[in-house]
Amino acid sequence: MMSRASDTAYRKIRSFVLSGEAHPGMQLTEEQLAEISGVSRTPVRDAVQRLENEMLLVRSASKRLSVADWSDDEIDEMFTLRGMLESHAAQRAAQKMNAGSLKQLREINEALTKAVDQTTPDIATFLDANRQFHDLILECAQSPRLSKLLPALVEQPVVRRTAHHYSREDLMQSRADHEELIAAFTAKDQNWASAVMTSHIRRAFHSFSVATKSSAED
Amino acid sequence: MMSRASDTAYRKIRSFVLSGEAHPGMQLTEEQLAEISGVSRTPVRDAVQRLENEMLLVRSASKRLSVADWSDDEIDEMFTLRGMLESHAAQRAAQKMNAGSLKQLREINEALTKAVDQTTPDIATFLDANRQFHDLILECAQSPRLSKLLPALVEQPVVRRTAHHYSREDLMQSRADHEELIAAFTAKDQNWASAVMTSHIRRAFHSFSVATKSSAED
DNA sequence: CACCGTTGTATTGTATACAATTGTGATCCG
DNA sequence: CGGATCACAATTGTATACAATACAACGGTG
Repeated sequence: MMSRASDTAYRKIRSFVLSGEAHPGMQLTEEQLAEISGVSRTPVRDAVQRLENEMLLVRSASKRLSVADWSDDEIDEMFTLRGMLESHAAQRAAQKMNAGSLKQLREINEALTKAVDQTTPDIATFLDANRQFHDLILECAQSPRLSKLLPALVEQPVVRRTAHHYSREDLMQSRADHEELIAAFTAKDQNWASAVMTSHIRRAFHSFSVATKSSAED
Repeated sequence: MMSRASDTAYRKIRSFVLSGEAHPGMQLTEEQLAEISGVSRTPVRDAVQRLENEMLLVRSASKRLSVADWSDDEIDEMFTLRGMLESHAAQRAAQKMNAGSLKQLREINEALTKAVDQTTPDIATFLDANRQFHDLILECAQSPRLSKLLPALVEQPVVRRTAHHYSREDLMQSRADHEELIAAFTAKDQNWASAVMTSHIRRAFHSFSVATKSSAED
């Protein structure tokens, strides 16, 4: 269990950044964040260091804090790295997967399907189920190191902003990818699992690209 | 530049761990580390969080600190991940490499050659030049995210302990790998660079495996 | 004698005060 | 008017005191 204050600070600051309330490049002070979080600067500094690792916050040469502002190249790179690591996780998971986890994966993807399979898709539920699905795979990969590395590749900031741009087709395709992943896991086929994951992540990137491009045209 | 106290704490604790003075699994307290570092607990906690990211230190469920103790599987996994990420770095570097950096790489590998090319190889100099070589490639890859990720895959703890086991052949092969990397960079051949890096890292792993295995037999 | 709570102690977590550093703006001189 | 310099304001860094939590030893009770 995380320490109370430093954890709430982490969550509050994180949602402050991800909600878009804080725009990229915006300067911050530790004291500001302490007020927002309702705790003192000590746990805030703890939380800030974590967020620096996720590169949601950056420190200038003179230690000033600001909200990260990613270039197109950096976003591409993030998806690439995430693709590499998640594929590797899928590969390991395929090897170590057991019946219980497999069952859980199916249940999660059923929930995800329900969220998508309505007249107006429930994006929040979709995103949550999607995260659960990937987290469970990561857990099955049984690699503490991967588990440490992957959270530093947060796609949330871009995903959250663009999720409502996703077409129903994109969401259905995600669902289908997950189904195929489950099939690969069932067959314990590492290469299959890895390949599906690679295209799954890469597709997400292109959906994102199209979404931002079109929103830029607004 | 990092803050003075928290940085010295980081370096002192790190070397305390890497020197082997602190054996794997050993329990630590923040106060102990504060004494060792000669600073108060506040900057120590800063340093500890960094070292946790590098997984040199771990916290139990109840926040107790201890020196990490890696299983064989985890070490294998670390080399695998490092291989993936460094290959990717090499690929990007091949694309973005310029004449100045190439010249530097050649110079570094000359220094490395000198260190190896004597009756009794100078391991310390070799390791230092080797690190410089890889760091420069990482810099040329121009990916802040990779630069953030790779330090979390420290091979130092195992390398330092086993470096003196490395045979002259291993060292010469490393030198040759670097030469081939330079050739790939000169040709701006991304696939070549990436492939050479993959085998370079993987070879290092097997040299390490053999070295530890034989030292276990002592 | 085993088991479970209770109390005391060790350790980590948080707040606050202060030190060091950095940014800023006014003033003085050229 | 332009630029350097100094003073002060804002911000980050560190130490210390205290609060909360986890651990261990002890003693009671079934």
